Amino acid sequence: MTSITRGFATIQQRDLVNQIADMLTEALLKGDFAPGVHLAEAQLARDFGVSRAPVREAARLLESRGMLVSQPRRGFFVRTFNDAELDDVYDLRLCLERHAIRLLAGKLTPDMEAALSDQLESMRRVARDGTGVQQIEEDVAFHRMLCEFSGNQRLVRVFDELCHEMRFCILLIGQLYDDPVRVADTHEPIIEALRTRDPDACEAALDYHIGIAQQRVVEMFRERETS
Amino acid sequence: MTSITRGFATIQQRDLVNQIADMLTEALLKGDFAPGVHLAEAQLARDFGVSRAPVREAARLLESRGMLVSQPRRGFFVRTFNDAELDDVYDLRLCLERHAIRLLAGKLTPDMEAALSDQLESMRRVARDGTGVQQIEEDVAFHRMLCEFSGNQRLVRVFDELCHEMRFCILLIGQLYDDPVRVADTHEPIIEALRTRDPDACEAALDYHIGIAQQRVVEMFRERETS
DNA sequence: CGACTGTCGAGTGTCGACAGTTTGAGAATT
DNA sequence: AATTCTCAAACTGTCGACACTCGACAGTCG
Repeated sequence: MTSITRGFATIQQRDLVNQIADMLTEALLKGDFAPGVHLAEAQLARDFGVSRAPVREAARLLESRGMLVSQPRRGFFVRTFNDAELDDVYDLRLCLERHAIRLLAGKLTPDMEAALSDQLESMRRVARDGTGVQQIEEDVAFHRMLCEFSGNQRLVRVFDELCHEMRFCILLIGQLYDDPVRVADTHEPIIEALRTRDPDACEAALDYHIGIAQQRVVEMFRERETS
Repeated sequence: MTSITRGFATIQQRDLVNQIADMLTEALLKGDFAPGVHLAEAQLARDFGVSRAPVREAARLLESRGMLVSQPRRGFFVRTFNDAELDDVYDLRLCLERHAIRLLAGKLTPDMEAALSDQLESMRRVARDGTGVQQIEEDVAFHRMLCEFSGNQRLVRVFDELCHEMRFCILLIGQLYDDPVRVADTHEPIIEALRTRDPDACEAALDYHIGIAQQRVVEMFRERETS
């Protein structure tokens, strides 16, 4: 458990694996590695100034999150997406959130409602003067809250996994929101529907919202792919 | 990377990690390790006659499947379940399969219908003269087929993860089906509903079926827990 | 000219070792 | 007797090294 200084970052005590995983994730989301490219363990280990063991474990972690894939005896590669896979991810996300919001509709407390409103407010704030990454994070946080408040922790875990993949796709596309304020506003109807406590109304509001998001992402993804 | 033994038969091309993971899985499902118990890497490595490295990786794999949990600097422990977690798993499973069967209702082909019927037949066969484990596997295979035929591969992946956890719970309970033939028969209405191609009818049939299964598992789990 | 074979470098799979941490039992103290 | 302290054993995190495999390239033979 040595402390290593290399370049900018000072890696210390806390589990190397998680730190490496975080750094790799960041690098992937920044687009430092092209999709499909091979990640050599030894090279990464040199870059991070550590041995191959923690790099391997970090890579396995990212593999379980669907950001890397591995082939026996060949190592790790940056995950690639195609249209169908992206569709699957959004379809599954819709499935989860629908279920979550229906559960939530039956148990919404004033606290939850307030938390969601607060989150919407944060979203509007960064929509005005935040970075693209911040906007996405606030957006994700709102939807994650829906899942959390549903009460099903297992569902939240799957949602988180999907989020990793969605972020990956989205930042692979580049700029997403041309009008972030308007995007933030489209979350308002969801909160309103929840206030009615009517599961069907909630589902409809959610469907509409996610439908737009999906359409936009898939469309931009296709454009990028054919270029 | 060892042993190319025994003529042509066993070329151990597959790496140690997967083999160890399989063996560990089997041991866990056989109940060789009590829930919550600590798994020492070095001990396992000695037992398997390998070094700690592949054992660690296998353990990480099982962790990502939800069968083990890890604590920093303390190692791996056999996953424990409580009522709430079991409820969450079944709730999520229902959510996935509902979605899958609705998708499937709109695209069912004769081939798919035949495959499902065949699977039901297998289920009935092992219900008469198969082991408990076989019965569970055939049952799972039927439901997995529903997910596969939905066309969403990502959904299948999550379903598989959930299955690992359900198997774990079920075999932790012990005997599950008191009348396996009757259990197999309860899948018939699902196929019939699919034939009508009506999503609502399909969902209803599925809800009924899974509801019974869940009720039974949860009930037995609670009994066992209080004993 | 094309197909096959041998060789070489790069990279993964696995191992044994070391260092720091956690745990639990027993000694020491209140 | 209960509690705290001490310390050694057991264990995890990390490292560097070696063996084996895969793919590329060049040379050989038809």
